[in-house]
Amino acid sequence: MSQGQIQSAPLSRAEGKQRSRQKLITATINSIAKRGFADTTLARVAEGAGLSRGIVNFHFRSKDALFLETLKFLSREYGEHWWRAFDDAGPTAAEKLEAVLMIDFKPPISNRNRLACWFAFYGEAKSRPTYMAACTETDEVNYSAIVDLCRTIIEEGSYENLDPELVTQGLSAMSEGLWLDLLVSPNTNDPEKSQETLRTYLRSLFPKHFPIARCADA
Amino acid sequence: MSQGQIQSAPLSRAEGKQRSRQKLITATINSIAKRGFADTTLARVAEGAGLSRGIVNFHFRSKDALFLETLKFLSREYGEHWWRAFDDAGPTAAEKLEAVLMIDFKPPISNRNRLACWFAFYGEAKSRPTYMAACTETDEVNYSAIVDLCRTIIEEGSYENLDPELVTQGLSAMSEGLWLDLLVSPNTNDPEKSQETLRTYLRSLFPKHFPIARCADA
Amino acid sequence: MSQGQIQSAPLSRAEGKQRSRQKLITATINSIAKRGFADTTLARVAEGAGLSRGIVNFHFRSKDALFLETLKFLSREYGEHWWRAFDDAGPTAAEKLEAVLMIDFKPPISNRNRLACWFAFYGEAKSRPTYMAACTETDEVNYSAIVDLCRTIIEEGSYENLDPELVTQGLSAMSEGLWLDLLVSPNTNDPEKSQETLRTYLRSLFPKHFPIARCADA
Amino acid sequence: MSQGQIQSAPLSRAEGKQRSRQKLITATINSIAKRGFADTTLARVAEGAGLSRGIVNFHFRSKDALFLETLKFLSREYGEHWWRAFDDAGPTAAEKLEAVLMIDFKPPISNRNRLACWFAFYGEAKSRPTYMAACTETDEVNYSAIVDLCRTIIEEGSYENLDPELVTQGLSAMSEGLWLDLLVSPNTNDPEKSQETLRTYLRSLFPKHFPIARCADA
DNA sequence: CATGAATGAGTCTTCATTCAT
DNA sequence: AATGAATGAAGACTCATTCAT
Repeated sequence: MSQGQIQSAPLSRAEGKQRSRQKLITATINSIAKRGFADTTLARVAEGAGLSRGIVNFHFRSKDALFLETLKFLSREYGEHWWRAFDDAGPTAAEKLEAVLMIDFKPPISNRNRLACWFAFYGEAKSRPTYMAACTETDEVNYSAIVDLCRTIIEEGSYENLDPELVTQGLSAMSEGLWLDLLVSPNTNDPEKSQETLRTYLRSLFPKHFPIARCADA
Repeated sequence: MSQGQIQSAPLSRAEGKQRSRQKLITATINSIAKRGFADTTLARVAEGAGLSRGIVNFHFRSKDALFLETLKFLSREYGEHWWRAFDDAGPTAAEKLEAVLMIDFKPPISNRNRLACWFAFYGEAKSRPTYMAACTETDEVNYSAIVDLCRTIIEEGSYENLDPELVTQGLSAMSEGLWLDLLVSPNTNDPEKSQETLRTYLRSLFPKHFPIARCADA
Repeated sequence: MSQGQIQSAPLSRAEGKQRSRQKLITATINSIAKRGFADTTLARVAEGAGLSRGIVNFHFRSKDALFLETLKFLSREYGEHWWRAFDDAGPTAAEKLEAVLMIDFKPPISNRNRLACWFAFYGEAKSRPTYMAACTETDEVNYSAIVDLCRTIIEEGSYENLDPELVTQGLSAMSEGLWLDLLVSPNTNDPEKSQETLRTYLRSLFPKHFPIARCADA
Repeated sequence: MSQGQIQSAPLSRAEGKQRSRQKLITATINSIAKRGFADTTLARVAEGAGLSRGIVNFHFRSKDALFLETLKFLSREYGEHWWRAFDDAGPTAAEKLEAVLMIDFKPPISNRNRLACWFAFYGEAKSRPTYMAACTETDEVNYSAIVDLCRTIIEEGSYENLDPELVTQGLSAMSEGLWLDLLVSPNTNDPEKSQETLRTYLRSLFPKHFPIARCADA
């Protein structure tokens, strides 16, 4: 890119290899989104990546390994955006909570191909526990971070009878359900609406922290 | 049905056929849950149903048709339970709302094989719109029934700044997300907890209708 | 064939299946002989049998299973011919010994395609012990039968310093080596010559039982 | 060998190349023995030789060429040992005959990996005449040398009715058959026994030259 | 000389579907 | 109405070979 003048792409061997790998993962995401899990063949992935047929088994051991690496990529990418949102948000728990909840509906996370991918993997969850195990850890870390935020907010606001854990599960579940709505009914849903739905819940839960005026200008 | 009088065994042809069809659909659900969408083959479905190999193409036009019928069966079954819960619940909107939300976590709806099936179909949602279209209608009817219930409750309680539609989406999304939790993390989740998480939201939204004391005896 | 007038091939299902299996085994033998082990593909076997491509995995679990069944067939066939020769020969040990040694060089055993097959399997002997194990039993039975015959002959003739076991190994080894000559150098060898070579050894070993006059009319 | 004076490492280019070639041939022998002909891939050969993947096509034109060179190496090696035994043996025909027959069961010729290799090639004999042609010449020279030895011995001993050619074929065939026994049934056979079996034949054929006492001290 | 990423033809295997029984 | 042998297309995977570095 900023390679300057002389050569446009010397690329060491290792770099070239890494780049091919990533191309294949991206092509996999797109293919799963477009054709579904079952109809995603290695030939189509390779074609999508502009590479030759036999290449997948060169970079990844098997089709399954490619899928696993794809899921891990998605998981890692999600984790990075999540924590960046967490870190970049204002200092209060309420600000951080809102920030991390909202990124689910901002690019590139809310990219519809990615959503389709997530649910394709969820669809295999019961039959291939390996898949889910791959991203459980990330999930658990994020989850307990939300529990902590909720606990802080509940204490700050002296909200009664609110269990941080149940609140967190509710928020997470709602996010996932809203993703599904976005995927299944894209015509009647959009990220903005999803965020508004989520804020409705936040306002009900924590009226002192998320006052009504707040969302007028959202 | 309109079958002679006494004998239970002989079964009219139509009934025998119907019974085989249903066996195949049940076997399909179990296979999808156990092996996933991609690894569900007609041979295995037939074996699971205790029938012969070529039978599926006899009762259903194709594999795709079998899947579609399976999804329709699931959808119809869900709709029936939903409306029975609606009808059987007490007369108030709040009672009906709670009743229909809770059935998602009661048998046979919350059966894990069925959950796995739903998400297997969701996983194909983007690539095979036909599948989703098959159950959209039922969903929409239920959805607007919930909107109506919420509107009534909001009016009864004079809850301010609550949009019935957003509230409904939030509740529906949370339900679906809780299903996913049940599917993906069965060890740390159970239907009881899911219901409690849902009630936490109801109490926050409609404190007058779902007072805290209320759930003590749930 | 001699089906007569009415129908030429009713063939029950089971018969048809069995016939297809055998066609595939025969085609396998011919292909191994013609193209060697490595270049024998299922597609070519199927083509040779006049059947469709996917059929092998229907009748046999895998390519390997087909090969194993082919070897078993060869082994069984050999055993049957061997014992028939044994039983049909005159009553003396010498007559039986000569008879069983000679069948190695009579049709159908000495058929060159079959020889090629045997050595193709021997070629895989070290790397795939499974193959050889499949026909070890038959071999051992025949082998000890020869040892018995030799022991009888040695006692009858009071031949000194002859160990029946070593004699048997020598005879068996020579037979196998002669097969190899037939396979590798068909231009300078033929079954007749192989038999004569074998008789030369018999005459040297057991001159009283295999006198020189004896083979003049062979 | 004729290398400069002091430094042993640097190795001229030609020598380095030659060394790599030989490493590859050795690795090929080991791989054929271990995995069989069909499963011997260039990648595995290269790995066995501790060299890089593309190297084989650099040193040899093709896989087939590598196999051919391997067979030629085996053939040349065998010929060298054979003639050394011939030359080193005592001056009589009987001594030379025994010597050359016995080397088949002495290292490195009787090395089991090498045996496996020979039979792997024999297994391809019918389908790839090229392979066998590669070592026919050596064989023929040895063969006729044995015929000469036998003729001399027969004349010396005035053995009646013994055709030197048939005797030679019998001895050669037995040797090859004993190799096969060593390969296929290593548990019940060993080189010592093979040699004894061979000597049993020699004693029967040429009792004056190979008296019974002779082998007592073998 | 040597490396190893990339290619693409070829192989085994699976499976939906058909059809004679 | 049911069976299961047979078909043939399609897919995952392997591997000899090439070539830029």
